Amino acid sequence: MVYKREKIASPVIRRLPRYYRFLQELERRDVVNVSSGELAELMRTTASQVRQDLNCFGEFGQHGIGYRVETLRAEIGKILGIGEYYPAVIVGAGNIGTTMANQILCTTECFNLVAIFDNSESKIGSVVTGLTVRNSAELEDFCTKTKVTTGILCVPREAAEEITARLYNVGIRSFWNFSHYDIMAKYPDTLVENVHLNDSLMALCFRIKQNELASMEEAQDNSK
Amino acid sequence: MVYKREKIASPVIRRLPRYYRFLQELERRDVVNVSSGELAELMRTTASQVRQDLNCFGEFGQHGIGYRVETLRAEIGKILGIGEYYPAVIVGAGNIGTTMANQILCTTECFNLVAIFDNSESKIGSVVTGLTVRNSAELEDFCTKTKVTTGILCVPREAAEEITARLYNVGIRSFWNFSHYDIMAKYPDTLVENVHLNDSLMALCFRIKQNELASMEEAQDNSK
DNA sequence: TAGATTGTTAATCGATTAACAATC
DNA sequence: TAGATTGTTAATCGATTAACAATC
Repeated sequence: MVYKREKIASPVIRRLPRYYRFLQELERRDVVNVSSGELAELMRTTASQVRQDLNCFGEFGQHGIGYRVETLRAEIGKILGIGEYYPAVIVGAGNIGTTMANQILCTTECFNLVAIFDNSESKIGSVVTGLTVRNSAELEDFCTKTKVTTGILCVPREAAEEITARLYNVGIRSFWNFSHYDIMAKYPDTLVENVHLNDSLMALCFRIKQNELASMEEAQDNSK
Repeated sequence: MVYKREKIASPVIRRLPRYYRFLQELERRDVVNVSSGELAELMRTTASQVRQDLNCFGEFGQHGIGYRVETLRAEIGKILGIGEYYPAVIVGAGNIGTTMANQILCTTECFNLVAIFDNSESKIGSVVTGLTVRNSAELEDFCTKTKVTTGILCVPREAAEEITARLYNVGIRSFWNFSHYDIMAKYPDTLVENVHLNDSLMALCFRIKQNELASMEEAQDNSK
């Protein structure tokens, strides 16, 4: 089956993995059919949005019945590229690099981790999730010999600029980026997924603070 | 100074940490003033958006001149709650838990990590970023004795439900959640910041796949 | 057939961008 | 004052929600 392929809005893309997760869950519980309304309840959105989202890619439902869980899960899996196992390398074998190596190994069917690099003597040669950490100096060599699609940046910001340039130069055009280096600014023809853990913490902090301020105001209003 | 405090739209909240980062950078480079246009270029957005965002909280600029970097950074810092060091506990001393312990210790001025818990004998008693891993059984005891605002969930989904309930019961109302358990569904009066690493990877995978399909189509069109 | 639920168009809502008077 | 840039209102754009004919 060939899917419709207009440009997909970014909010839709972000919801796709969640649909997939909930459908997996339903499949595990042997649920056969699911309506847009039921899916919407799980996703905490509207039936309208569910139908709109799915219809970006095709017509998967049955009028009067809903969606077949098994089929829909499989279709969304295909759309997401699950099972493609794109070859990826991690650069930076510190805390984050090691954790993400594990993450990819254990919970992802999207990428295949083919190598981990580091430039520190103490890391090179050690084994992380079954892979021996390689010397960063071999980066270009390895990536040209092995076809690598994706670079996973687990290095500090200072190192990220150089590493990105080197990965770009051997043809890598997609990045999972944990550093604060802004890849897209310099390389607009790349696909970048940023994970800014610290920004996430700050956003939480902000909301806690706002909440405090709100309850203080309330207390003040009550005492008047 | 008391800030305006209407409800802040979520896209604005997500941009605040980025403003803060760029202003830090400018301050480090001894830049004194910055215009909304210059900030917009760094953020890769419009001058309009920058001014709209900042005016959610007050008037920080000087007509004809722009914004004083030092002042604006400090103000946004205050708005974000940087320096508040809200006391937080991590539950789950595995890969992710350990990494986040480090993250909070090294790069965040929002939270103060006061304890790490795990239920596995092999973890309890070991030292992570200077903290001895405690037995999860002590969770309630510790959190009632020490005032804890935030729970950081680094446990698998199966455990997340129970741990959330226990943290909620001792009064914790904000969560940094790495599990796939949907906290807000059951506890709508909480503040939750979800980090779904796997969803992020899937979104990247989707875009790689879309890109492939697009270039295949293009190749086909050209051969006609 | 009647009931249910889809696919899709239209209406609404919210966020971004543009415009411009105010002002340093 | 003239030039620059703000704060803020208005216009536009895009995403979400509602509505409903099509259909199993």
